[in-house]
Amino acid sequence: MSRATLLRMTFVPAPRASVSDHVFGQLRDAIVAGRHRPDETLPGERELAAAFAVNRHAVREALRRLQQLGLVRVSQGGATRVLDWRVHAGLDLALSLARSGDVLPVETLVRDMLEMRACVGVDAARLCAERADTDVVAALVHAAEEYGTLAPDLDRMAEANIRIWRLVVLGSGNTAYQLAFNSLVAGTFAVGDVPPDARAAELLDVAGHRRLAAAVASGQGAAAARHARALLTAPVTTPTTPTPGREARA
Amino acid sequence: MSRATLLRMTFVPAPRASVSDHVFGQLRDAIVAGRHRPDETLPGERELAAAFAVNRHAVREALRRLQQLGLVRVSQGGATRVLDWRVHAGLDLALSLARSGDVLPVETLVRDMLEMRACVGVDAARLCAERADTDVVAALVHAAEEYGTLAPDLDRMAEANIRIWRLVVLGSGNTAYQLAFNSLVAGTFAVGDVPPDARAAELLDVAGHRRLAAAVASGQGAAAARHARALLTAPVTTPTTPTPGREARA
DNA sequence: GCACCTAAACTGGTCCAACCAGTTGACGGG
DNA sequence: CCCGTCAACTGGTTGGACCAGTTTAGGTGC
Repeated sequence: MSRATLLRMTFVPAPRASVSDHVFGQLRDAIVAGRHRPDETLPGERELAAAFAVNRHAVREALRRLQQLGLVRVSQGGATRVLDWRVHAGLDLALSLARSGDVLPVETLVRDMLEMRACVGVDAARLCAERADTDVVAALVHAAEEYGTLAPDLDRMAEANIRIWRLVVLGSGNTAYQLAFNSLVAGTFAVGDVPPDARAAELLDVAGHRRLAAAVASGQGAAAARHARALLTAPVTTPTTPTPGREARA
Repeated sequence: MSRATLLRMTFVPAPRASVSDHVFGQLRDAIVAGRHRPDETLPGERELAAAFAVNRHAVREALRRLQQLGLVRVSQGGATRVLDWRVHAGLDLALSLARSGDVLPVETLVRDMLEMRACVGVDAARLCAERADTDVVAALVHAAEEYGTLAPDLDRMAEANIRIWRLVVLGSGNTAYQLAFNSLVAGTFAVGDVPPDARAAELLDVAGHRRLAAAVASGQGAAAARHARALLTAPVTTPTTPTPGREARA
């Protein structure tokens, strides 16, 4: 473990958020928390700039990002309106929410993401077995073998685990799965390494991962799905005890 | 049908994309299409501004959106680097891709999104049956009843269908499912109303939707999942013949 | 009195020009 | 050869001006 990593366990990197990041975060939290109701008109850009004591351009950049996230709808000439994020926001909002902390209860959010990971992972495993490239299959088998060598080191196993599943979703040939997987990985990552104890059983099941890889390699979709389910549903059924909620990362 | 709607079947609304929208779209397509490789440094903001013949602020707004989407990583002082969207982009990119048209093969993208819809929808139905609020259940039952009255009008049925599934994911209590559902709906919407023929069987199966609602209402998770699967997997197994690809919408 | 049309007062969109704040790399002294 | 220094990048921020739509209040005609 590097000296920097060691230190990071004690200290927290200084949050160097840019001005527009700050505005973005404030507005996002205000909207998600419901302090701005859907269909409500947001204050004008000039007014917001004055309120945040920043230049109007910074506000505009923040608003663009909110628009990209599906939290607001801006229209030239008319006012900027707040959208109902439960209807218009995409999965990327989950990442943003996880970063921001306690706007939404973190433990529920983690449970939801793990649930979705299980759901998508199982189907991705099935598809991967059915239509994966030989290169991807080879890489997966190799990754599963290497996975065992990391044996008791949970941190490194977690990383290797992500590599394995990334190969699975890649092999599934489903771009939507791949993108959703990215959202989920980034989300659980941002929330602070998930409950390690709840996932320990899953991570330490080296044989289970090998079985999954073998099933994919032999093209047995149903078996692959079964092994994937065995690995992924454990942390969901086991009630999670979330970590204190570490600070967000870059 | 309104006169405007009638006309829209012949003509296409003039694309009034803002300057930064234009820059955003160009850069996004260039990155997704691979014209800018991952880890490559993007030209400087001033240079891009000159190339697009726009102001630097417009470029900055576009870059912010790209960053939000996970396509680039910008760092003060250093250059803006292109990220591997297959690793760093979230599900929201699917929407953006669908809008932009033929950067990625549209038919594959639609298939992927339908596949994911099936996967998530089935599990959401199960969870909805297990832990849905009584209000949501009532609304779902009502929506399923109303659904039948729209009988042969596929357009209105498609809308009502979205309402039904929105209630299901809402009732599942899983925020991630809800957000992913939004991404998928917006994505398939943007690509131009999906293949109507492939979904016709699903949409016209009024009894199937009623069965789903009934299973949810009686709290039978397994049955709800089964009925959901029956509804959702049909369009996936049936090869899709995508529509010519209508223009993107606002 | 009511419907309509115009115009001023909003809104966001774009541009210019300057300067601040980090990063990078080349250059020169140790 | 290594290392500190500084100049030349990079993105970040600011101010102000003006353009381009939308909204609304007010006036005009019926």
